[in-house]
Amino acid sequence: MRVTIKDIARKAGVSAAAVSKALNGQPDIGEATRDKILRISRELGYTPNMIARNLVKQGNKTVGVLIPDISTPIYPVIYKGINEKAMEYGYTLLLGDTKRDLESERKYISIMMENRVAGLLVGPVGNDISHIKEAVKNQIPIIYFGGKVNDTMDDYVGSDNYQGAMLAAAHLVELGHRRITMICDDLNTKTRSDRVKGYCRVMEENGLNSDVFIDDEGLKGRDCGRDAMARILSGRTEIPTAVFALNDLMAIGVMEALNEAGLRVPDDVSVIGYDDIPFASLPMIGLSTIRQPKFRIGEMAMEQLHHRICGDQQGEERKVMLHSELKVRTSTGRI
Amino acid sequence: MRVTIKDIARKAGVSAAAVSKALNGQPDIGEATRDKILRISRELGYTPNMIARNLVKQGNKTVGVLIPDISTPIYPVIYKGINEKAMEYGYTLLLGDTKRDLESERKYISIMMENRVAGLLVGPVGNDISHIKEAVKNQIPIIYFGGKVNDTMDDYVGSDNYQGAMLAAAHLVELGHRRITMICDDLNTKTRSDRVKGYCRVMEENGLNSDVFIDDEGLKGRDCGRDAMARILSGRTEIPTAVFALNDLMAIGVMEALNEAGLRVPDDVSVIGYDDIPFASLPMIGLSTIRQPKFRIGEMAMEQLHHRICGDQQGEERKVMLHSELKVRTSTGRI
DNA sequence: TAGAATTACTTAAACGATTAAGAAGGAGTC
DNA sequence: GACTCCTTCTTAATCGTTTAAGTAATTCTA
Repeated sequence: MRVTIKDIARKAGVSAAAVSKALNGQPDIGEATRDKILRISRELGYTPNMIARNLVKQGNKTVGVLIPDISTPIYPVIYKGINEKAMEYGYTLLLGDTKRDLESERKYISIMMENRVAGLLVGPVGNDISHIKEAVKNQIPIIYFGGKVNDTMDDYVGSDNYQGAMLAAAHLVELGHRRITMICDDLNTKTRSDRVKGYCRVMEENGLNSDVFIDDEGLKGRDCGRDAMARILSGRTEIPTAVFALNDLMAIGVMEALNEAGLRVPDDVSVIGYDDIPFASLPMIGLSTIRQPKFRIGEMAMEQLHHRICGDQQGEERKVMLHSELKVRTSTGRI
Repeated sequence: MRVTIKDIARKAGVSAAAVSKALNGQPDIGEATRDKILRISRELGYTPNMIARNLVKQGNKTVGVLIPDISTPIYPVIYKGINEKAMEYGYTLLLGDTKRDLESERKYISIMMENRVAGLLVGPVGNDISHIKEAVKNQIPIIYFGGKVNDTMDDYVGSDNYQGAMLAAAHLVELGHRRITMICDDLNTKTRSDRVKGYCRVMEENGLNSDVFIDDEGLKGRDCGRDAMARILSGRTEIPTAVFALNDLMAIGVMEALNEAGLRVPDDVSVIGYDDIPFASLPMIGLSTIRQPKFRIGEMAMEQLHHRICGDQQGEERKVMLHSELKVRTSTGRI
């Protein structure tokens, strides 16, 4: 079996309590005894049992992280931010990939509670978090993060989609564009509606007409972008000079449709996306886009959770929306 | 404070032992008492404390996972495979991102040991795993996985780079190519040398000359691929008709260099990569490549670890190399 | 109907730590 | 020399659970 403090105690001819004190550097232990205990513990290859310690200490330096899908461009980077701060504060992370499945999310929440995590970092699967609140019963703090955050969540860290979309729209306006179309799949999340609102705001401020094209054929990502752009090209007499796609994947689809129609980017039509997923930076794509502070979102979520766990800033909820930045590449140009 | 079995016992007028038995569905407890206990436990919102249970049961359904960098195209998918099987077998996952840093890896190993995980799934940072073996001292099973596996690792699951490279080379040969160059950064890992060996084997079998171009200027990924291709184009009188790049990022660099030189893919030169990272499938890139069974690697690693934890197949080490598959897209064509 | 067997519990020890309280011994104080 | 005060330990309780062993009451068996 694994070596325990009792084994050390026996070999050193002292009590287990003495060993515990020596190992934890407490004062009321003689120097000779301490050295002896430390030496023996090293000889025996002792590894403290956190489980047992946490049980008596009534605290667990573990936090649970729930992520909808770790195989996306966004979440791994957020996780790295969380990981970084967790390391710094001395937390260990329990990670669950909920596969965007509510049942999985439920299951993981209960696993985390059973494992007595000190707090929860949740990238929720959907907008409704009532089942989470119900299961956690305010026993431990929760910080929500990611794209599905909304105002029913007490504490959250996300990126400011309104501000980011304004950046994108303003960039196009500044390049001289007047007919700017925004392309969406649907408007069912706060993330999406915020992006649309940011776009509309800028259009309005500049005295331009908003033109939001919603393609709700049930298509997603690239397919949706391609379909939307194709419809616009075939169905209108006057096509936009710039397109703002809801996200990078859709932007790629838009570019494909434009290519297929013999139009050139950005000479004929400028295209901007949102998210800055890895391939956006490839020279042959060169997609201008909005970059969210993913790593920072993770860091801040973990920081905030740490504060909650320590009992700081009781009560006052904190909703953090981090600013995004504009990445200009080759897919946008002067008219 | 959180509700414990003692609280339930008090309210039900029975002993804590009775509660424990009722909750675990053990036989020697009366039906009426059981129902009462179950009802009260529900009323009080009891959540079992796994920590305490594991302490007495001397077993922990938690496994530690170490990953060099979760923000890559490969590891998140492997993690999802692990996650899937872990869920199935009832394990909870402790994940650490070691940031390809040996010191981090050390730190995480010791955290995992302190947390008494039942086993370890390690995607090692480097080829040398002596520090891991030393810290773990055979106290728990370890399965290694990912790109750095080698024969010093007792159990591992990886993908067969030799076989995958043969697939790539054979594809090019089949398309009629005779002058096929393989481009590498260096040969310092088993992964790389296996890929090169697979290529050489196919060339030899077909009576062709192997031509491995090593660009060891310290460049990585796309930059390295572009540099290598540029050197080949400027330094040789006879250029290859097909290029096999060590990985997709390098392949992208190769395609860029070809474009810059006014050569067309695949009409003038065919290009094939390795890894099938997400953007390889974009139509405007259409990179032919080798796809590793990433999800399956994760699943198998977790399966194998589960068997080890259960004490099956003692002794006999198991090294698993999964086959990869060829994805033909538009970057390769007949000569 | 006495003894055995069964049922339905309770008691108490254990898991591996921490820690409050107690105790032994030596040093310091007057 | 009697008192207190440190220093350096030990004892024992505790965290929340499980479980082997014990016990009382009931039922079965011959």
